[in-house]
Amino acid sequence: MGHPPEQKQATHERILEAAGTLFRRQGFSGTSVENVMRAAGLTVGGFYAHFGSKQALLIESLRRIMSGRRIEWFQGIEDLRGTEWLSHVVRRYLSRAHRDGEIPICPLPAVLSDVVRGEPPVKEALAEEMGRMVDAIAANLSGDARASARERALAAYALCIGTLTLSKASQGTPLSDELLMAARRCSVLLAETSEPRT
Amino acid sequence: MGHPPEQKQATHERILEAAGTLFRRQGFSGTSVENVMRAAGLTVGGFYAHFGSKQALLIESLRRIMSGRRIEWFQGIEDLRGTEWLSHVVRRYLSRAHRDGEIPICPLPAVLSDVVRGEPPVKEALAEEMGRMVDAIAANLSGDARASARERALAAYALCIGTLTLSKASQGTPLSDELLMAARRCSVLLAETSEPRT
DNA sequence: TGTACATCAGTGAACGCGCGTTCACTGATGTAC
DNA sequence: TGTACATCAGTGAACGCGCGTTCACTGATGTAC
Repeated sequence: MGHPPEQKQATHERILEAAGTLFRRQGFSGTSVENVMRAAGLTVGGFYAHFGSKQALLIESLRRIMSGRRIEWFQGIEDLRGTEWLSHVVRRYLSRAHRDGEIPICPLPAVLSDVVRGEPPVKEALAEEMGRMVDAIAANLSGDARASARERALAAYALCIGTLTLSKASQGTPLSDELLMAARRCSVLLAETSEPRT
Repeated sequence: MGHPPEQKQATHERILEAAGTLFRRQGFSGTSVENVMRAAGLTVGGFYAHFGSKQALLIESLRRIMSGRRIEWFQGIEDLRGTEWLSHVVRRYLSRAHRDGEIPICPLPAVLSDVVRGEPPVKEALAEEMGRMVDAIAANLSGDARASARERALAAYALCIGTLTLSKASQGTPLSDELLMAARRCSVLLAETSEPRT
């Protein structure tokens, strides 16, 4: 039956890997199918043996990147909870290194606007991955009368994405650093409860 | 000396107006110079009598929109301060109507990724307008040992932009509404101080 | 074991299209006398 | 007041280019006998 299927899967993976890097660096509309394929060591035409369209690549790429990083963000702080736990996660995410890295770890700053203008399937994929992330954050927070753990998790997530995106969008100005530092300090306010459960 | 200069300025304004609408709806890379000019009732070629490049249009457009809306967001609540004031501003900004409006009021969800990938002058223009917005927010908040008024203002701003952008990026899913509601409730946490000054 | 054949991942040229920018031009408006 | 001229905002065709997608093909790999 021709080629071994595991080789095709390896190529599929390579394309996904290349797309992930380029999307995070230049966004979706800033990346061409040809560039993705060249970065994967292939030629344009072969792309459609692996993906139905450029949009399908975005969906699969988003799922892959976001579910892959989800575990990383929370590693090594399993013994913490509440403000302390969130403070560590936020400090990890909102670092200067993360903002300045040539290949960003989080795809959202570069890709979010493309998703905003995108088709429903893309939004659904993002929402699913985002939902899992928020679940994981909420599990480490507690709530009180002012806001539930889940509400705090949603806000903390939005604060992180918003801060990093604005920080990148103002990179090179004093405001860019200010944003990172302010969000780090204020993240604690989101996790503090009047009656801590521990 | 040919045409009256005030007519040229009126045309300039019309192009800026058309660009503002299209940028907010489809972003920067999703909008072509030809579409802007057609929306302004003109033809492509005339564009370069008014703007040096498409990027120059983005810069002027961002400045115009952001400084124009800045006043609107804070109108009618001059008698409030602190948590109450912020709660009103956030409720106004993070409404379903604002998310669903066919012509968005805030350009950032559609345009942010373009700015992230953009040249320094674009980032500087955004930073300047953002700075003024943050100043205006900080003036209505107070700080304590945990975070200063300015830090709280920066975080509140990032929370708003992040939430609206993520809400739009997940429009049509339950998470989209959840994000808006959570950020509305949690914004209060950012403004609360241990020793209120009023 | 050896030969003929089928499969299909990947190639590379081509498709139609929209993009940002340039430029020779037109024609309405104002100035000079 | 009337005529000739200068200005320049706006026109519209053209430029070179990169895009997403299609498709006839090639050639390595596996199967059948």
